[in-house]
Amino acid sequence: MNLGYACLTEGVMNTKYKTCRIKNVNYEKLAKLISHNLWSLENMINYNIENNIKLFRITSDLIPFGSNPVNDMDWEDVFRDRFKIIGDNISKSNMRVSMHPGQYTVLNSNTEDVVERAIMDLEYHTKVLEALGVGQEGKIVLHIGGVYGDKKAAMDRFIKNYKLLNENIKKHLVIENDDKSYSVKEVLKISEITNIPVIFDNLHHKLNKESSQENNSYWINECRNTWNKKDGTQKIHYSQQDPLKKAGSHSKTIESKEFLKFFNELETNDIDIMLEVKDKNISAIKCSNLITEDKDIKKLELEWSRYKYKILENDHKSYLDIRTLLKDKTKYPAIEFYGIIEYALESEGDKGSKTNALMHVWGYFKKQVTEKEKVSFMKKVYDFEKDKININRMKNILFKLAEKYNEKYLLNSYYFWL
DNA sequence: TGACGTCAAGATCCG
DNA sequence: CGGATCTTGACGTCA
Repeated sequence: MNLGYACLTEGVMNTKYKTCRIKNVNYEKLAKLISHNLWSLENMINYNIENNIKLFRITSDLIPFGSNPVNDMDWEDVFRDRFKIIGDNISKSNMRVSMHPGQYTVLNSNTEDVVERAIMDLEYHTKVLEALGVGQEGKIVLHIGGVYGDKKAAMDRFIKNYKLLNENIKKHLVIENDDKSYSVKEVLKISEITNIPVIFDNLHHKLNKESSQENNSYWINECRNTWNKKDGTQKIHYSQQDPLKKAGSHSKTIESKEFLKFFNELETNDIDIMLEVKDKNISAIKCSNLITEDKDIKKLELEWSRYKYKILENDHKSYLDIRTLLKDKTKYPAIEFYGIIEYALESEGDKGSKTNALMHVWGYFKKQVTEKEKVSFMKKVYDFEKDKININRMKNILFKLAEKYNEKYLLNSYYFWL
């Protein structure tokens, strides 16, 4: 069983993706952007390896306009060596990677042109996986598409168009239930005819379950039967509703209790879980630590090193509670630990505790900074206390210092990102 | 024709 | 000038 996250990272150095406007596309620009993006991907993969994350979705934005004719570069040739280095790291570490074309890739469209572009888009995603040397267990996750006032015909059109696809695409393709049009029951019906493996998405199911009374486990088991050995371990998507946003919006972070309830109701551990959540890798590490068999408190201490200044900023009592909690090195109080973290992240610290955290972080530099930096920072603290500049500006200043003086401990801190 | 969702580019405004 | 805060863009469907 593996847990993973999608596309982007929070708080990991040198992992930003770049793109450009379609009107600005030219060969040289694309070469620069792709080179940069491959560097970011390489850094993400290395981060995953260091943090024992074995499931990962690669962004469709890796190659700007990857399936648009304006990009006529043979990028898989030009960057063959770069792909190979990344792909080798993926294979060596036993990482499973996937891709997921968005809602605008519609294979069952009633417009021929749109179908053609959808096929080009699937070809693009397949090329990326092939360039990395990813096998059949590396999946491309696709939704069924539109309804066009006649669902039966639309489903038939999906099946018909699927059959037109090349074998190398079909090898990677899997289908997923969505929150509006196609329920897991309907996706399974398509799978019955096409033998495409089905991804169960819990939040989509919650919002679009027809009148199904069966629980998640029932549908996960149904989907399980669509996965053949060569497709790898059954994969599902897990996300939680953001309580403040509209139905279907992914939550900021995965809430521990709700996740554990879902996890404990699973009838098998032989399953890969892709988390869809705003805080990305941060929740992936959290959830891994919540369910790991290897209950070593060092894992929580490492997490504490990343969270501590953010918790100090938000709620001093939580900060003290966690220090107490982690004193007994024979225990592994992950549930309590993340419970306090989640509580504290919901709190908003007052000016005093924000300043307190700022000064704690500043403590890393005060012996090595120049006199000029010192005077400048103290003036900024004064401005902050007088409400002349905001907290994010202060954090930016500290982050730049962390980069300049290469303070690894701070560079890994969630303080700058949460 | 605008809303939907997502992210970064690009534009604009401010001190 | 740097930094913060909008607005736009790229995609297709649906009301």
